[in-house]
Amino acid sequence: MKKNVERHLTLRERILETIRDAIMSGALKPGEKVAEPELAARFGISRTPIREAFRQLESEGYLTVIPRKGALVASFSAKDVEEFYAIKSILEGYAARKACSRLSSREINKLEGINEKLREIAEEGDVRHFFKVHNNFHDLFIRGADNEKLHDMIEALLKKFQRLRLASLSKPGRMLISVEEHEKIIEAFRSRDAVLAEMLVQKNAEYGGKVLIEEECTVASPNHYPDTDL
Amino acid sequence: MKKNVERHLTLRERILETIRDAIMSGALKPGEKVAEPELAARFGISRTPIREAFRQLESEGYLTVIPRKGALVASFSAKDVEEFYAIKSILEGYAARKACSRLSSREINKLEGINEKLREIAEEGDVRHFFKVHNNFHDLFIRGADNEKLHDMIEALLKKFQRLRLASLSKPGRMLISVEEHEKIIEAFRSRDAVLAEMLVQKNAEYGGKVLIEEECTVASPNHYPDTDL
DNA sequence: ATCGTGGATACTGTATACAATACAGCCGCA
DNA sequence: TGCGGCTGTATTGTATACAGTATCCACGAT
Repeated sequence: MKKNVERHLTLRERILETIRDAIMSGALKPGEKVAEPELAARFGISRTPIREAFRQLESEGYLTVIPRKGALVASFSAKDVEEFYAIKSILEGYAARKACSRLSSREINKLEGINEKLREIAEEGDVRHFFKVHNNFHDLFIRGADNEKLHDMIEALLKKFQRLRLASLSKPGRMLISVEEHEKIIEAFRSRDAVLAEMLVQKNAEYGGKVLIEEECTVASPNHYPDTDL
Repeated sequence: MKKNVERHLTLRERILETIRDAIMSGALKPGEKVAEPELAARFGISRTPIREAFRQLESEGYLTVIPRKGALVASFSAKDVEEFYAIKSILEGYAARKACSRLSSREINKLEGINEKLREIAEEGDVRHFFKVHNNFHDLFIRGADNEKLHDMIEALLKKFQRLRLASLSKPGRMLISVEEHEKIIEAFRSRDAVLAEMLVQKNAEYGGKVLIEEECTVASPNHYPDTDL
């Protein structure tokens, strides 16, 4: 049945995912040129679906297209990183504030459960797994703000900077710190302290950014993680 | 020489603007179907550039594309409006807070000048002109936050909901109220009171939304469709 | 040797042709 | 009369062909 759904996926949609994943995973490196004929040949399809995917990737900020020259994988500067974390901080902070009064205690318990799991994973040291579950944690309370547009915006933003966030979490000790911070956030949710929750989430985001900006050079270099679908 | 630059605009880019304008101006109404062959015939070009523009418009949220069925002009629900103004409020508020310490007194004077002009236009009652200059006002202090990504996000958001904001400003008395609020915001900038500036800008945005939502629920739904076409 | 010019090449931009699918309308049947 | 299936048409999805332009390299002039 799932196959049926896949049958209805257009080539463009599949290629879009493929290229986006390649960019996020680092298989396509920032600044690198992406040529249509090459991709077309590689995937055994025509240029048409690829071109259409390019347009979408351009809008999403993954590609920089120069007319009559071609497409380059977008690369971030230190300022981009700074700006990204600033925005993430405000948006997630707001989501936390709103969610504070809306989350059911069952949902808060679920957050607690996720964080328990995160602690285990952190001790094992599996960054990629941690990252995945970590995203579930944030997703849960962001949905709690009951603002779909906000959720989509944050999701798109995070996706685009996925590699950066992974790098941030990879810093030694970062995972456990994250777990501790989550603990405090959950506590704030439980006591329905919206202002505190907002503040904690903001600090959490800012800290993630600060860690990265200090080691700006590592950020710029292509990552060395194997390709998997996160 | 300017001609040269224009010659380098691709068909896709021009069509993109054209369709986007048509949607924003209401020439293409929310929910309406947009057929590729029709547009191709109307503009005397092939479907290719149109399809590519569609992909971009889809990413930007102007179109809803259903595979193998076609493209519909996106329409907003009451919840969309609510969510939009909530996000606008946080982002602009943050921008104001940041801008507060960065704006030069010359820039603050410029804001004052723009607001003077707005007062004149408000008294004349030219809503569209007011809207244009009004945008300059906001643009100026948002740039003052020195966060380009934030600026781009706000700009994209505002553009998408342009018609709504125009409707909001068209409410009787709204323009003058806006001028008064700007006055207070300028005052906050002058005294470098970041918290106040943030609060005022947030209230300003929220008020703009409230005006619309009230109208929408009471007046503007003779057709009780969930989606309004404002 | 360096710079400029010219052409070859490869890529992007656009048009058109073809394939697959959705939809409407019609016909036949109960 | 109402329902179901079929067929024709229109529209979307994909491939291919063609045109225009940028890039690279070789060659010749200064």
